[in-house]
Amino acid sequence: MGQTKPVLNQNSQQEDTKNRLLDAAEALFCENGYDGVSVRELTAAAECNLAAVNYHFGGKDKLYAEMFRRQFGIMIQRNIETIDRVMTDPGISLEDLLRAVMKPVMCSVIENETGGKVLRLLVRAVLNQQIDRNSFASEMKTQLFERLGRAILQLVPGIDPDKILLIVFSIDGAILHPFLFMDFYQETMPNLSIDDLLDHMVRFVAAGIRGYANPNQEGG
Amino acid sequence: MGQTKPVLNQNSQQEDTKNRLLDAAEALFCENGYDGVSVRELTAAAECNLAAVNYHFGGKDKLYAEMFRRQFGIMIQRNIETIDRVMTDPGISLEDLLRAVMKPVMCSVIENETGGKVLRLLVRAVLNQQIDRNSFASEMKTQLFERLGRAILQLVPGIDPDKILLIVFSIDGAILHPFLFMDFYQETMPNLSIDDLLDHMVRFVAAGIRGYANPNQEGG
DNA sequence: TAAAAATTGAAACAACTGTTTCAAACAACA
DNA sequence: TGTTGTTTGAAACAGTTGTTTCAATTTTTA
Repeated sequence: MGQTKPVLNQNSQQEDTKNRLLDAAEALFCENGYDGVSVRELTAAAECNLAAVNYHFGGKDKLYAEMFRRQFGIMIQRNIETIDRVMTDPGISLEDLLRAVMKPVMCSVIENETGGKVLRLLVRAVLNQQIDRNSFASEMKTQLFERLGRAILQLVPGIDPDKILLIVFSIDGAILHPFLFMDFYQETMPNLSIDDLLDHMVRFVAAGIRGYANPNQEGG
Repeated sequence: MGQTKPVLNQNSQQEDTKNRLLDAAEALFCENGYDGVSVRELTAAAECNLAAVNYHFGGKDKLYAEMFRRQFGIMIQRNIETIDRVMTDPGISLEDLLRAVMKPVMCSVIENETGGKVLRLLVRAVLNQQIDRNSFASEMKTQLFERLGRAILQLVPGIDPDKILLIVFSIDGAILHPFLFMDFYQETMPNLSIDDLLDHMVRFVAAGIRGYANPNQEGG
């Protein structure tokens, strides 16, 4: 308990290797996928020994999952905070809420942020059944969906609460599509700006929601 | 050229092994992914020799691609025919078109059809960058998108043609989300029927499109 | 400083990978 | 029926995989 002693030395040293491995995992897995990266590549990038992955994480798969837990937790938390913050403003519109939720996600992929890349990899991992159902990802996402659903019910009167989950899923779909296939978007629409895209997304989804609130607008 | 000779014997014999391999590929790859299936498992399931994959297809990756080409071609063709058929009816509505396009896709996943499973795997493969951009898949999809865009412009007057691609992408997103995450849908909404889901999708997307046609419905 | 614990390093392990080889079996054709 | 070309079979190849081992080192505790 000496006062001058830099007590963090031990922890920072061991945490350093773990974090270097997590950083390497983010960079390499996002680029080449789980099977496209070997433990040897990971440890080389992290400048540590081959055995470190098993020593610190207990295996390649555990490191993979830990990488998701770290990044996904941050992103969901940010999303929830965004909704809470926006909803304190009494004069807020549905469009404002949608844009606030959509913008950071779109920006993360346009600007090639780590969070965006990991989230994209997470979707791949879910589809590839590499991370199990009912895991942290599912729980976190459910929590976010509930929060978003409540906000929409609050902003748009006349929506059947029984349908709110479907609506939130559709919003998720509207976000996920450009998020996952941004390359394709930019390839087929080279002049598309991020604001143009957001304008479209907000407009399309808002109309979809509002159409739900006012049932008889046009006969199907 | 004897009249009674069954001349197809040779061809059917060799095509048989190829088809057995393609069938095994569909079953196994869809279940476990590309890296999750070894050539030995494939040839065991197809009841042929280990070398057959390389002999008939030129490698594991070529078999993988060939499997997609066979199924995806069929599905896109069906989709295009559906649009063409529906659009010959002069009294058709936007909702009818959307439902006609969406229904077979949703049914394919609900009823666990091979086509649906392969299409789902194709999305995974695209995200995993296992099949190259500008391949058959991209061309086919572009063709379908153009057809769908023209149909919508025809059915809904007042849409800016410059925005039609974005709208079609959003429709694709609305379809892809339940298509990819049907497990999650059914888990969180156990009572959801296929018709309820289709009703929602059609309603949500149609409202999104119509909102585009009538810009000033609510101040954003 | 001495003992104990945590971490690293280099090597080996055991299993599996996709592909190639080449002789044997098969088909079709003359 | 003999010849030719195609398809199969069993084995081997060359390489990579994730993980383990255990001694050497470093760090922490007493």
